[in-house]
Amino acid sequence: MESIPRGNGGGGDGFDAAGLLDDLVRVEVRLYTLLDARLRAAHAHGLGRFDLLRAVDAVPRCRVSDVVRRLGITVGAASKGVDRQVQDGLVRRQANPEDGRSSFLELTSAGRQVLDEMSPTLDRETAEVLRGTGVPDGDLARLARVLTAVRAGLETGSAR
Amino acid sequence: MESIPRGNGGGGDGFDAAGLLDDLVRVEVRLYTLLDARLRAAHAHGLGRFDLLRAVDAVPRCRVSDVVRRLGITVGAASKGVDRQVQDGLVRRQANPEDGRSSFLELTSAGRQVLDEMSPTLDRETAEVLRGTGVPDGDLARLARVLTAVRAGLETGSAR
DNA sequence: GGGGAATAGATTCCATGGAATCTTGTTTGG
DNA sequence: CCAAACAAGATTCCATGGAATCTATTCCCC
Repeated sequence: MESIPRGNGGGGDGFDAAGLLDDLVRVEVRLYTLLDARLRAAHAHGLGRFDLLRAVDAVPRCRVSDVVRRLGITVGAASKGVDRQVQDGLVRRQANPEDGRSSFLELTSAGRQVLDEMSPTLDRETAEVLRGTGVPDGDLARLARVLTAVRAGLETGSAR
Repeated sequence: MESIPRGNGGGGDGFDAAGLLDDLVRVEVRLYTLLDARLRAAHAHGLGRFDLLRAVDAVPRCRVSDVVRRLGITVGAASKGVDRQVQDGLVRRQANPEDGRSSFLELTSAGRQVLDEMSPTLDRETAEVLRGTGVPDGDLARLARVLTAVRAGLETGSAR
């Protein structure tokens, strides 16, 4: 496995931004693909469905725009994603009495059951895959802390 | 911005694997979307094109399967991605004299020019977005180091 | 309170990726 | 050498996401 040469266009500010982005994207792609496959093997749905179910569950009177904020996707994608879950009987649209343009989203009992079944699988499989990388737990914990901060920075900054 | 409650299904092994995955995916989605848009605004192509061009450039006698390994996508996706670049005149397929099933991929001069033009933009924009998160450079450098290790672990392990 | 701006989200069109299948070429065991 | 297994990648079909557009509702302000 050859090493990948990288430039540093930032002007010597101490880290290679594009290299970080590349590693981040590759790690995410591989992790996502792998865990999505394992989730599909164990249940009827993949990571995309899981994320949306979790978003709906996490926000009390959840609207489509809350899903957008949570997942960082566009309104159209969120709307269609909700549609699919409704088709599958996992989510229900409840009329919003205060605003006729939006609905409240809630899990059906089937949706809750799927979410509750998938959660431990995802926890277990993710931990196993990460352990399989050979990276020590301490480093992963550090990674997690910084990622949480970066996430917060990206979500509050709302950079365009 | 409310905090997101998380379980810990791993049995107390020191870090929340599913939470790490969630942060990783959200950060990647937001970064990718943002930088893809900025790249498209500055040039005619986005991050997907850039990644493929870079893969072709990085591997001497690059075949489709090398692209697959580099980017962590499937053969079909890589094949189609190469097709698109060929359509755009950025990549050329050169017959492989040693194996009639595959071709060698190389950048055209237009491809090289696009790659060379996009690289500094991506470096600069990525650095700017990351700086905008308010996370200190030292933490980002740590993040980068661990991510590189995780990437290596995922790529060598080749977990299914 | 009526009309125009803003908002929520649904819809359409297009780009991309995965899984499965198909084709072509290569390798290998007899 | 040949047939069967295998390998590389191209193709097809389907799922998903973004951008733009469209519709319905609410807000605002005169």
